[in-house]
Order: sequence, then structure tokens, then C-alpha cells
Amino acid sequence: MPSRKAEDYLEAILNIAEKKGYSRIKDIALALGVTPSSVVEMVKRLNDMDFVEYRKYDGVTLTPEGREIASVVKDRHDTIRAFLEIIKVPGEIADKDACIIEHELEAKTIEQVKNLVNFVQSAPDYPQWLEHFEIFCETGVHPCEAEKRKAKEHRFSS
Amino acid sequence: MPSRKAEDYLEAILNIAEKKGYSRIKDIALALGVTPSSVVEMVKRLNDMDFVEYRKYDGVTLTPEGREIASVVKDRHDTIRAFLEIIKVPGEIADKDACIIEHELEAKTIEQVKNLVNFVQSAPDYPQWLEHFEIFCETGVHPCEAEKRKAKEHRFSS
DNA sequence: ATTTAAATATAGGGTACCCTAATAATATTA
DNA sequence: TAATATTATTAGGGTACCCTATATTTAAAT
Repeated sequence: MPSRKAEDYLEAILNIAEKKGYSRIKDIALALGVTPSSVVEMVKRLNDMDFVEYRKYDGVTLTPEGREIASVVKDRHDTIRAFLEIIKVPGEIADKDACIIEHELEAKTIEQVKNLVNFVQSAPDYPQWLEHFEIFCETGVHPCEAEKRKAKEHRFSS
Repeated sequence: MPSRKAEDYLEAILNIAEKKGYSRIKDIALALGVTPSSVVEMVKRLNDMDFVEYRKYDGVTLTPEGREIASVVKDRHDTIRAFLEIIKVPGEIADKDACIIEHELEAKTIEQVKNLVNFVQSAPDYPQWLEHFEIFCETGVHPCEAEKRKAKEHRFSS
């Protein structure tokens, strides 16, 4: 099993390769906010673990196992990000926090988050509860509850 | 700022103290699944950071700052756990995963998760969407969608 | 009160990750 | 092609966290 950090590297390598066709040390360093020397160190470890193939002064490529892990992580990331956006976390924060959450969660947890995301996205129309949720975020009151209260008031005052 | 791990220790110390009135090294070790010597090491660091007061061979107590951090972490933990249970993640997994997620998330993210939890809990009756969500988890089909489809079929067959 | 048991502390070591500074290889461009 | 700039690598060091094995101190039991 690769560590949290190792997963971060694999994911970054995948993302870069998808855009540019290949991954170089400095791109990985930039993506992860670390120095090139740190990247070289980790890439060597990943090479020993057979998650990447690394030849000096030449780029880094994912092995099938490395690619598998990277894409699982990426999928988790996208799922979590989608969920965070559904609950109205601003995009930039959602992305950053997805990076943090995406590691080491149990499969079951991810599955349920994924279920929630799919559930909301497959709702026939914009689901009503989401509308209510937004109102709740702003007012702190559940619209259904508010309506009930109003009805009661009306009863007393008439 | 305390590290992830430091937060774990502070939270554990708070939990133990709430139950037993005081925290001893071995209880912390047991709670976190590490050896007593690791606890001593960390507790010394926490003492230097003024998050706990530690005297050799005597217990460990939280300082006001340490208590503040511990209870913020605990609150986050409870919120995340509640959320995970709402989306039908089994209790034990929910608890374990809450431990992982509870660190380093942006305030906004936690706020929105908290909003979601409060929203669901303050719904006047057991909210319908949750019922629908459960059906979706089992069948992969949104009940509203299924109903629509049935109606259409009916139209054609009659 | 002494012995034994339990808890705690220290010493010493290991891994994962990160850094800076110095060197080596590759690309660029004059 | 030689000089320069870019990129990559190595060397050396640091911190956080964990461990085992060995003291040391406190608590319990005889």
C-alpha cells in the first residue's frame, strides 16, 4: 500500500501526464508545492514499489498498478469534490479539502458519498430538499417548519 | 498550530478526562494504539506548546488552549460522524473515518457539513428525500424517476 | 516494610518526508 | 560547437512520529 503522500504523487503524475502526455520532475514539484529534490526522492521510492518507472534525466511514467491507484484516488477526489459543491462549499475550498479527505477513507464511506452525489444528480428535477437546504443555510430555519409555525399563528390569531 | 497527530492526542486526552476525570499515559496509549513511550514523547511536545500540563509520573491535564483545540476537534468529529451515519455508513466505520477527516478541513467545509446535519435533524418529519436516498442506495434508481417511468408505460399500454 | 507488579520514563534507533546547497546532465542559443 | 540556462541529481541535514529494550518510580500485596 502506498502512503498518503505517495498517493498524492501518483495522482499528480497522472494529472500531468493526462495534460502533457508525460511527467517531468519539476511539474510534479510545482503541482505538489515541494522542491524537485523531494520529488526525486519520492519517485525513487515509487519506482522501488513498482508504481512508476523512473529513469534518470528522463521522465516518470505510471506502471499499470500505479495508474490503477492514481485513478482510484482521482475518482475519490472527484466524488468528494462533487459532494462538497452540492453542500455549497465554494469550488476552490472544495478542491483543496477533497485533496485532504481523499486518502484512507473506507471503501464504504466513499461508496455512500458517491451514492449521495448520484442520488442528487439523478433526481428528476432539481430536488426540493436541496432548495430547502439552501434556505436553511441562510436562515437557519427549515422552510417546512417555518410554514407550520405560520399556520399555527394564523389559527390563533383568527 | 498543533499537527494532525497532536490534535489526535489532545482529543484523546479530553475524551479520557471526561470519563475518568484525569488522563494517564497508558490510557492515551491504548486509545491511540501507540506505545506509552510514544505518548510520553508527544506529551512533552504538547507541554512545550502549552497545550497540556505534564508532570512526570503524574497525569496529564489540558490547558485552556489545549482544551479549546480538543473540543473544536471533538465537535468536528461528532459532526462528521453524524453526517456519515445519515448517509448510511455503518457506525464503526463512520467513527473511524471521522477520525481521519476531522483534521485540517477548512472552516467553511465543516460549517456546511454541520448545516447539512442540522438541516436533516430539524426537518419536521423524517425527510422524504432521506427515504428516497435509502431506496436509491439499494436499487440504484431514484423512486421519483421510477414512478415517472411507470406512468409513461401505463400511458402506452392503455 | 519489603517485595513484586504496574506504570512511566529514557536511550537509542528507524522511516517518511521535507529542505538547501552543490554538482551533473541536458537543452538552448549565440 | 562553445557558452549559458534549465532541469535533474546527490549529499547532507532536520523534524515528526513511531518503535524496542532498559531503567526508574509509584502502587499493591504480602
